[in-house]
Amino acid sequence: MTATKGDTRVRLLETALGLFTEHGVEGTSLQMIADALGVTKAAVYYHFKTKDEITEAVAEPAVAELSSILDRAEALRRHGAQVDYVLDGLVDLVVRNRVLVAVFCSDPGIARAVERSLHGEENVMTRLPAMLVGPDADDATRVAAHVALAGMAMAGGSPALVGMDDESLRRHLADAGRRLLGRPRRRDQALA
Amino acid sequence: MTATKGDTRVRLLETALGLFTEHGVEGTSLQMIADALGVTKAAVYYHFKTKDEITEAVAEPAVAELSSILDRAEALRRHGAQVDYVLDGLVDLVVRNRVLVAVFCSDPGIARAVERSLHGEENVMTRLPAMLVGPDADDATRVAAHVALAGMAMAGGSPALVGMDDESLRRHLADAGRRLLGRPRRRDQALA
DNA sequence: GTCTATACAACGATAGAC
DNA sequence: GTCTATCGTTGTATAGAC
Repeated sequence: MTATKGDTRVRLLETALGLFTEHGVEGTSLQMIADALGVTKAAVYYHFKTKDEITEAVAEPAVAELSSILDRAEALRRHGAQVDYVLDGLVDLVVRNRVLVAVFCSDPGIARAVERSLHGEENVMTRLPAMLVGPDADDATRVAAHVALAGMAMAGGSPALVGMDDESLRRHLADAGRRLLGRPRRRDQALA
Repeated sequence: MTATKGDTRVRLLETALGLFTEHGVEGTSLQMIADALGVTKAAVYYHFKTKDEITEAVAEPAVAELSSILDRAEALRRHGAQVDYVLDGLVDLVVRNRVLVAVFCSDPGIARAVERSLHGEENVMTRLPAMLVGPDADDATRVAAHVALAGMAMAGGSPALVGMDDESLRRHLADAGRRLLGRPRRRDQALA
C-alpha cells in the first residue's frame, strides 16, 4: 500500500471522478484532469487512449458489482426472491455510491460508454429490467420496473436528498421499489 | 401559416430537436445544425447567442406547460387533489413529448440549461417535488416523490418502452406515480 | 514504461464586411 | 440576415526524450 509509484492511473481515476462530480463528464476536459494531476494532456493520453475509456474506468467497479448482483440473483429459484435480492443490492449500491450514480445517470457520455463497454451483448442495462419483470411480463409490470429502476437511481443521486442519512435513504428507496413491483413490505424495520 | 419568411428561427428549432434526438445535445454541433439548414454557423449565431440558448428554446414549450400545470394545481384546495392534478398533467406531458423528455433527462446540457433559465428562483424543478410532498413531508414521502418524478420522466423516454402505445403508457405511468405517493387507484379504467 | 513537446481537425464563439 | 475570417479550446494523435 501507499505505493507512490505506478499508481498514476489510480490517482487519475480519483481526480477524474472528482472533476466529473463537480463539472459533469462533458464539462471536464482532459486538460483539467492533466492540470489537476500536474502532468500534460499527453501523459493522460498515455494511460487511457480515449476520454471514453476514462469514463468507463471510473464507472467500472460499480457496474461490475451490479453485474455480480445479477449473477447471484439468477441463481435463486423463486422470482420473488430474485426481485428482492436485486432490489436490495441495487439500493445498497446506489446509496454507497451516491455521487457516482448521480454522474452516471445525468450524463449521456457515461451512460453510452457503460452501455457500450460492458460484457458485450448480455448487457447489464438490459439484464436489470428483464430480471425485475420476469418472464411473464405485462405492460404494467414493465412500466413499473422502469419507473423503479430509473427512479431509485436518480433519486439516490438527487441533490435534494444529499442531506438524508444512508440508512433512511436505503430503507425508503427499497420501500419505493418494493411498492412499485408489488413485493410485500419489510417486517423487520417496519416501525422505524 | 406556411409563412416562408422570417421563420428561420422556427425551422432552426425543429431541425435542432431532430438532431438532438438522433445524436444527443452534446453530440450535435452548430455546424451540423447549420449544414442541415443550408446556412453558416455564424448565421445560426445570429438567431441564438449561444448553444445553450438553443437547447433552452427547444425545451421551453414543455417547461412552460409544466409550469402552468403547477400554477393550476396550486389553486386547488386539498393536497390530494393537487397531487392527482400534477400527476396526471405530468404523465400526459411526458407521454405527448416522449422524445423531448428522453433528450431532456439524459443530457446534462439541457438539464442545466432548463434549471438555470426558468422563472428565476421559483424554479419548476424545485416546485414539482415540493408540490408532490406537500408541507407535511417526512423522509419516506420525500424519497417516494423523487423516485416518482425521476422514474416517470425517464421511463417515459426509455427506449425499451417506445413500442408501447400512448394510452397504455399513460395509464401505467400514472398508476406507478399514484402507488408511490399513496393515492388511491383509479376506478374508471381499473379493468382495462 | 512514463512522460513532454508539438501538431491537427473540429468545436463554440466573436467581429466586421456585405 | 447572412457571410468570411478568426479566436481559443477541445479531443485525438505522433515523435521522441528519459
